Amino acid sequence: MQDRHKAAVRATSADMSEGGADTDDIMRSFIGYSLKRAYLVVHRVAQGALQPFDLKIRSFSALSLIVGRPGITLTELAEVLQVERSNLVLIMDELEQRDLIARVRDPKDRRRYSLHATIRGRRLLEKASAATSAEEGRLTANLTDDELDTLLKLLRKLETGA
Amino acid sequence: MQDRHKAAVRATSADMSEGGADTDDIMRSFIGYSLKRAYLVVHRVAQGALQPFDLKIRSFSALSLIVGRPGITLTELAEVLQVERSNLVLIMDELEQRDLIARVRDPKDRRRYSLHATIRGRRLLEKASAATSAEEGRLTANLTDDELDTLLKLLRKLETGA
DNA sequence: TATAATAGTTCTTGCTTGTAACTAATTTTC
DNA sequence: GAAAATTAGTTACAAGCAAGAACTATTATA
Repeated sequence: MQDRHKAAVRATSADMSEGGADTDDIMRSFIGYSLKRAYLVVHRVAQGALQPFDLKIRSFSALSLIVGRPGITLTELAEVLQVERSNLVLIMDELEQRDLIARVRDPKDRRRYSLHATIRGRRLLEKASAATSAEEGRLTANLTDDELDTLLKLLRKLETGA
Repeated sequence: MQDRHKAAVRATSADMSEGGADTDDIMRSFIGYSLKRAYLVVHRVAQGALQPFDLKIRSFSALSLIVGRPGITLTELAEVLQVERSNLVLIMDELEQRDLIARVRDPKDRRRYSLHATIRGRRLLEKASAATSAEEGRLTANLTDDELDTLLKLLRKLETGA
């Protein structure tokens, strides 16, 4: 096994003369650090892309999943998105008020609502997705398609490693 | 240019019969989504690794940079870490109270403090770094060293693409 | 010398997140 | 079949974090 951190410390210490390495080189040995920074950049871009549609990333993801899996329940949605159910309620409220989704009571189990996107919801999602994809595309312009695929594959592998 | 999103929508729509694709496949075409999920996993792990040392990720990063660049000022630190100066003050307060760092007034410019880690600070950082590296190592056990290098390289490329 | 800019700080505000508790409906257990 | 436990959705609340305005002390600029 490599010892990335010790190597990074040595490199940083050797380069006290300023100018060579980045100021945050000592942190770059941690995957979490690079991951967070890349995430922040993409997050900002996605946020910007969704703003014209009055969608936050959270509500965009929710709407996407409802479109992709019509009839999903709030609890299932919360599981997939890895958020607390309680935190989804207000988001559903808003999406419903904007007539982007509908809560349909399940006759088989009257505790549940099955969630469905409206036509409006699907249309909005389509535009918002296109805009977000476009922005992400701009962001990843200096990556080849192969590199992008590799990145996604590795991220997934990392996520599953838990 | 690939159109990842449309491809993902088609795939999801075709697979309404449940069981094949993941429930969040429709979101996987967005880099931001996979990035966030991977980040959340690593974040949780790092948080857990640092808890025994009473360090949050934020204070750990700050301490690392102070160790790596002795004499750095609060404003510089804020720039590197990409946080507001005001939000760093309390963190510096705490690190100083715990005798992990010291604020040394700059005689050339008496508005500034130059930040230095104490011996205690360096010792604690060393242990905390080792623990975090170990946890990250466990998390990335199913990635080869090459894959890890590639991941870091691609993340950096992505981050810079902004 | 007056004005502007900078470093650090304080205070406030909003946002996000998690937790506990509640209602209604269903399932399990005896 | 009645009582107890569980589940879905919801509400209210509290903690933590991030962003911004405004203040003091100090330095740079005009």
